Amino acid sequence: MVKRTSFEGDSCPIARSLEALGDWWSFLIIREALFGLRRFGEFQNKLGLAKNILSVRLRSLVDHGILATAPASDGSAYQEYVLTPKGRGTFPILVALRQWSEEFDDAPEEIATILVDRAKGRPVKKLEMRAEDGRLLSPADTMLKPRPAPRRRSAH
Amino acid sequence: MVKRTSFEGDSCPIARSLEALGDWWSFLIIREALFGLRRFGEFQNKLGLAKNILSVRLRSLVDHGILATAPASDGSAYQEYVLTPKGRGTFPILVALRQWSEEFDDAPEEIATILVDRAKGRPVKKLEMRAEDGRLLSPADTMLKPRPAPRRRSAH
DNA sequence: GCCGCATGGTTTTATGATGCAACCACACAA
DNA sequence: TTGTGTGGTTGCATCATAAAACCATGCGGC
Repeated sequence: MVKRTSFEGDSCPIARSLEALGDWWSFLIIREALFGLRRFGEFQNKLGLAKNILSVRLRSLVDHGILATAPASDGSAYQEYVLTPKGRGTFPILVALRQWSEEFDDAPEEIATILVDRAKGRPVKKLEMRAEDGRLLSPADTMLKPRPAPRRRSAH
Repeated sequence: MVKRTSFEGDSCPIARSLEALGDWWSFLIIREALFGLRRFGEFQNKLGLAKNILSVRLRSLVDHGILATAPASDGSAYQEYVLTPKGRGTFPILVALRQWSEEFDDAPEEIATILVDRAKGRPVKKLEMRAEDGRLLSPADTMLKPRPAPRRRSAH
């Protein structure tokens, strides 16, 4: 099978999320959806991708529970694509990607927008990794542990 | 040109980071690198991807300044691939992806590992978005602002 | 009631990327 | 010098991607 090596059965959560989010376009579609776009044509105009690709990506995102199709809303007989909670949950990922660019991009002057706190107009703080008790953690302060065996509720 | 739509000139920082990080394999290579893998063969064994693909991905990551080639280290005449600071800076992105899976995956019981605080062995806290003054922000509390005009240092 | 146009897709087709397998190059050991 | 392990590159079949053409539906004008 040459098929782009699906990670569906993979036990790594990173691989699993990448499997669901798919590719570049999916990220950008989600980005636009977070900004309020909902219609096929809106996505197409904003992103400038081919309609067939958009069609496939939207379907994939719907299949993965990231978007849902809503019947209408403005009376037209067409569908809208709205984010599910799972879809909205990707926000930190996009913020992390954005902040990484802002910090490390070779040509930061080409970055057009900054994410700010709506109330104050000031940039949001860098995402930080913290322990349960609030201690700031660096990568070296963390490790992977096997997931504890699932405590099955109906096993007596 | 069919060429997989490069986002190189794009002004969106999310597109820019995706351009650099490339694809699934790149993420997974970085994941392994964060765990200490450095040698071609190590990556190949762990990830099980074709050597030519690995070769291309490693080169791309080096080109983007995420990995650097180090001359040796264990005496062998070959290279090692080590993360640059820019590469280590991707850690929050991977954590965000991981946490998204942990929270929303349809089959969370298939996830094999959890990321824990090394000191306490407890799971790390969910990444939070905060304002400069520490207020917790939801997506709706944020907005995009055009980047302020770059104050060019040498313009008189 | 039919023309034209906008929206929302699907089909067609070419090219490019992917991945398996085979091959090459080098170091080192027997 | 032959063998073995590491670190790749090359060849080639196949799949996915994307541009463009095409189809279908709704709607306003007339």
